[in-house]
Amino acid sequence: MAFGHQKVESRRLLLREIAHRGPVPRIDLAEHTGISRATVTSVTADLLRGRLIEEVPRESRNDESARGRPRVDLKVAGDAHLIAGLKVSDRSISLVLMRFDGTHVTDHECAIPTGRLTSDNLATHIRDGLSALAEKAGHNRTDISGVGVGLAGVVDADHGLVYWSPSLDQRNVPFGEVLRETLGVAVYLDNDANLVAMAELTFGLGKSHSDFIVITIESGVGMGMVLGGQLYRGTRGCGAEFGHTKVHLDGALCRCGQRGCLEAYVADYALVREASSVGGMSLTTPTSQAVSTILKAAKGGDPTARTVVERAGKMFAMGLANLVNIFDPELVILAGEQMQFDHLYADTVIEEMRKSIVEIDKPAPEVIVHKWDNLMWARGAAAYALEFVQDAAVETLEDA
Amino acid sequence: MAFGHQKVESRRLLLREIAHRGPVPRIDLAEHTGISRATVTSVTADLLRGRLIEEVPRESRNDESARGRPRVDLKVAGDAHLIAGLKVSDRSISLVLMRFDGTHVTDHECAIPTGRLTSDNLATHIRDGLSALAEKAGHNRTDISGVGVGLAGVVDADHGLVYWSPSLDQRNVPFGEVLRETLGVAVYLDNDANLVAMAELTFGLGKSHSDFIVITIESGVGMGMVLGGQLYRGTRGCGAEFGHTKVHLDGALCRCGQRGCLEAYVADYALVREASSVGGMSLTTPTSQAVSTILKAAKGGDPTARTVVERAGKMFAMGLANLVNIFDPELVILAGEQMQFDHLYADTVIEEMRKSIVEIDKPAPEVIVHKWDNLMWARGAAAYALEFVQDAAVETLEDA
DNA sequence: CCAATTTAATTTGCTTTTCGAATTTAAGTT
DNA sequence: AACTTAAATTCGAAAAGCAAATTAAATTGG
Repeated sequence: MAFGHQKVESRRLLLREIAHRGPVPRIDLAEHTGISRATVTSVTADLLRGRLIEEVPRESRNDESARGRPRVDLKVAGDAHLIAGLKVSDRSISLVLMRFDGTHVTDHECAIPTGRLTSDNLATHIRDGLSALAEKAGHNRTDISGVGVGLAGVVDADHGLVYWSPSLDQRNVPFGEVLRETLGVAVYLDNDANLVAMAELTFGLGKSHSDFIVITIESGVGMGMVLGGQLYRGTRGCGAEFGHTKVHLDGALCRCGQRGCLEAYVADYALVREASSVGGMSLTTPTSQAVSTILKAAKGGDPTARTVVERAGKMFAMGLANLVNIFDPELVILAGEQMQFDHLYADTVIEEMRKSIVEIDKPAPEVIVHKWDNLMWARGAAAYALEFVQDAAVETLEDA
Repeated sequence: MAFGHQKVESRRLLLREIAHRGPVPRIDLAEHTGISRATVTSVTADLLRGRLIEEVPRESRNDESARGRPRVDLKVAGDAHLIAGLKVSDRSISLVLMRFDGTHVTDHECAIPTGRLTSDNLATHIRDGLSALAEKAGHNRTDISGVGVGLAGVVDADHGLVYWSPSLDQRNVPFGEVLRETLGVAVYLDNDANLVAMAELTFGLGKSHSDFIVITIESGVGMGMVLGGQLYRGTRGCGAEFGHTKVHLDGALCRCGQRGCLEAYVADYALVREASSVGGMSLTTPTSQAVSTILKAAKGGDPTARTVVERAGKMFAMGLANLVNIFDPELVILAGEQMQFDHLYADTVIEEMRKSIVEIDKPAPEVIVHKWDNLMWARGAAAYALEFVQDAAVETLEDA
């Protein structure tokens, strides 16, 4: 907690503020950070000299009088660094390349063998994907200042340690280190659920909120928490296991081996399992198609399908209510790509949740459904890496 | 976020550090805070001048060589301020008076009418209790620098607002203000569950841990969270409602009006209700006695009693596992006074919990049972007030 | 069109705060 | 008594930030 890095500290603070607020004039920076105008001028001068930020002409805004010396907006200099983000999934790796200001450069997707891989093998695939990504934009892999990597499973982000992942054939792999060596670039590893929260924080609703929960439903149920404007990770790097929260004593069997997990009621495989076991529905198609079949049947009035879907919704509402009771967030974001799960997001579910939280004479937290494209994960990973690259850039900025 | 309060900031930081670490030599302060030795000398000189801290002779310790100039320990000056803490319960108010260094001065208990009171009425009772407390120690009520007040119910501590409490006859009472006016002393209001966490943080295991959860089981089930060395409150001031976490869809009726709350399975009234409704046990005695009857019967092998107690334990384990899955704390503290609930704390319950959390190759969080005396609440309230008094003392410290 | 006005940004000079290095202090050791 | 060790203090210098004054760039009004 050393003092004595004050200069670096104020540079970091202002760079973050500029990154967070987009183009912003100096006077607003002074206002929001509490730093005096004089200091803002001198610190931003340093950042400008280091080409981390740049002045941009201000388009006239109607909400302020146009008298007086016009404000000059500052923004992060896009060309200062390249940042990559990628997400390893079942059978492919999706990657994005972005500039230092978070703008999109290009993206890429490459197939990998399904099933568990050795860490070296996966690292090689990632390296090749990254090279292809860089090449697409006319760059070299080593031009990249930082790479964020998202992995399903249980990951200790601070130590780059993968406790367990469906993508790796071993437990407790120091995959961060492995990647660092294979890629020759700074690597920041994280759990994929946290990445969605990170994407939301950096590019989404984090612009206006500082305490929220992000729930994702894909094949599993994931969660990320933002408390006080930053991602919360547990002490062992494996918090936020919302999907394995228990909603029923000795309940349905989950693929994690335990019983009664929320995931065992609302995930795709759970819906299919239920619907077919009860009979009445024959589901031999792949999971994702089977889910739509069930949802359609439920809407069409099929009683079996309805029971299954309704119960999933109720369980989901219950889990959500528990979260709200414990955290009291200002906002809950339901984020996802596959809106085949929109039965869970239905207003009735949200209403059910509201009825299950402790009632006080203050409005319940807002619930927002946010649909993302399939690059969301990779962008979140890049956003995660971006923070580190920002900090590193500020630290290596030499004095005048 | 203003800079420009650096002096106050470093004074505050060092005072906190001294309070937290007990008697500590300057060189350790420099080490732990990252502030240079020179600055530590000058800032602690200010604190000494303001009589907020004092030097104490150091008893020789074996773990370090005795060569060189001996270290001089610093500790918080007990006589600098008086702080009171109190907890309003069903039929009484319990109060403690402590010095600025957290040492005990005296305590007091006074009866109040049972049932809901008007805020003015309750405030008057608190005033009288506080006067009696001060008198016991040969002081005047107005000698007290700050009073922490704990209330059951839903409380927004930051605004001194009571959304709802079993002690008050109205909802949404700005009870902090009311007390402030009635007592003529700075008042800091909080939810009683948070106070236990506060007591633990200040006087208990918080000395060695910075991320933990405290669960209390009395008549209800309460919870406090310490994240990053400080109490976490939700955004509406009503987080941590662990007792009303849902553990069963459409389950047992809770006194909050909803169904399936954890409390509806593990609280005293829930045990009694179950045991008598199933029949086989006639329980006409008051709740607390009835509970011991049930527990004894369960131990004696009575099947009805056993079912009831076992289910309570399972539900509790499930709720606990959910907390751990979500937060991943380093420590879970089960704190309480009435060890009549020790069936919930039993090793088998904790074992059950361990089996229900996500398994990784890292030890599960420690679970510690911590028995407190009945002044725990009041001491927590005082600890809460103490932080404010410390800050105020630092802020009003004039320069040399 | 130019002076007055308005607002933003910068410069200047000063204060506050902190630190590093040297020094002093208080012990033990030889 | 001289030397060693380690903590605490002193002192001068440097860093960082701020307030006030100044400069800059626009609009408005006469």
